[in-house]
Amino acid sequence: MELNSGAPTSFSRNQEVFGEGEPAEYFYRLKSGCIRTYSTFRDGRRQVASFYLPGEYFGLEQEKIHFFTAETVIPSLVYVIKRSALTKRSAAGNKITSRLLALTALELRRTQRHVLLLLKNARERVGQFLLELAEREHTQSEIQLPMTRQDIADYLGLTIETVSRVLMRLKKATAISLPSPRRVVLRDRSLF
Amino acid sequence: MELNSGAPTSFSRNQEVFGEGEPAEYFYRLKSGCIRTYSTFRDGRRQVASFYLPGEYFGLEQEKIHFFTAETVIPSLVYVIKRSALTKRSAAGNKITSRLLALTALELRRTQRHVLLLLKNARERVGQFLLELAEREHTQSEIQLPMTRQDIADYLGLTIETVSRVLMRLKKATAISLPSPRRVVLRDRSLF
DNA sequence: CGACGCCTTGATAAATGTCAAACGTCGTGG
DNA sequence: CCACGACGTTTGACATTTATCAAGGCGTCG
Repeated sequence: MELNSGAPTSFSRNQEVFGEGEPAEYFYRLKSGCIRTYSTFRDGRRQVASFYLPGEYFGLEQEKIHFFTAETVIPSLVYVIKRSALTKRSAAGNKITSRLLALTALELRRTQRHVLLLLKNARERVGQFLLELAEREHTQSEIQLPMTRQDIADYLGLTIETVSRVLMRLKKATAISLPSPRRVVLRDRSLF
Repeated sequence: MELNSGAPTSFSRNQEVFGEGEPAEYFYRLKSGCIRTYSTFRDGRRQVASFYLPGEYFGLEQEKIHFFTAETVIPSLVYVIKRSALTKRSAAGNKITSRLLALTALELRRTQRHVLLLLKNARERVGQFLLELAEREHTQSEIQLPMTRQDIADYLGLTIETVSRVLMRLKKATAISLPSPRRVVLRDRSLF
């Protein structure tokens, strides 16, 4: 069961879909493109909480306001779903609540994996990031990276230089090849 | 609405409540004591995912098996709630699903805050940990630490030595005082 | 009172961050 | 189709933070 209906909304690159602290009146489902959610600290550092790929839901809040900001990484099409349309007490209400519970539990599991990732060293973080992306893009070995090194760094809790160095080291070790900075071919996963 | 009913089960210190990979047939609610959930890496490192205090729910899984291990930190009383008793399709089913959704969303929000915490430096991690614990223990200024330095370190992604050093530095800066290693008095939160 | 577990402290090492500069890539316009 | 420019990425030298290893102290509970 998918919750979206109607026409998707179009967003250009780096455009805000919703902002931290704004009222959370909608849920969202990505049709195409890529989304990042993040939070910014007082000192300007940014933590990317998640990336979302086509087919995935984001902005699922039970609270009244958004905890993160959501932006497009590249031009994207987004289904916008009114929360109030889903909370009706009806025969369908139970089913929809169950669906929301399943989606929230999925988000929780992903966030738990993210916590585990942040404990590891730089090589493991980058390696697991690539593996996860490959799985979610449904590709065997070649990954398209929609996001910049800065986005990846802010997701993994590293600096852009460290991310770059790890990728270059993985390349030298023939674990991956980099036809271009935004394309990664996984060659030997045992070296991650 | 609370989901537990009947008598709580008693657990001694460092006793396992459920194990990673085991079938998730129950939900749990802590009556007294303290629980930690964690996962262990191949190399033996341990990541503590969460601590739970009296009144809080844990082990809420939608999947069939547990993702983490749960253990008591100190002797504890735990309400054990059969999942299958909650999933009945009934008039109450809708309410219970809504309650589970709210609890799962709360767990997600805590995990998201944990991710943000892991990006900060050692002082900020320890400081925020103390503040959060004070809030959850419903105390103004004096915190009881049920857990060891090792538990705290494994939760914050630090070593036991670093946690100890940060606490000593906070003490020297009069941000806190330590009547004993397991009791912390918050004296000046602006110094965190 | 003694012993064990837990915590603190110190010296040194390793990983990652910071700062700076050069290099590539890709899109744009001539 | 080629040249240019901007943005993004890579690379290097050095600084900082935290981990590691080792030893000593102190609390708590028999």
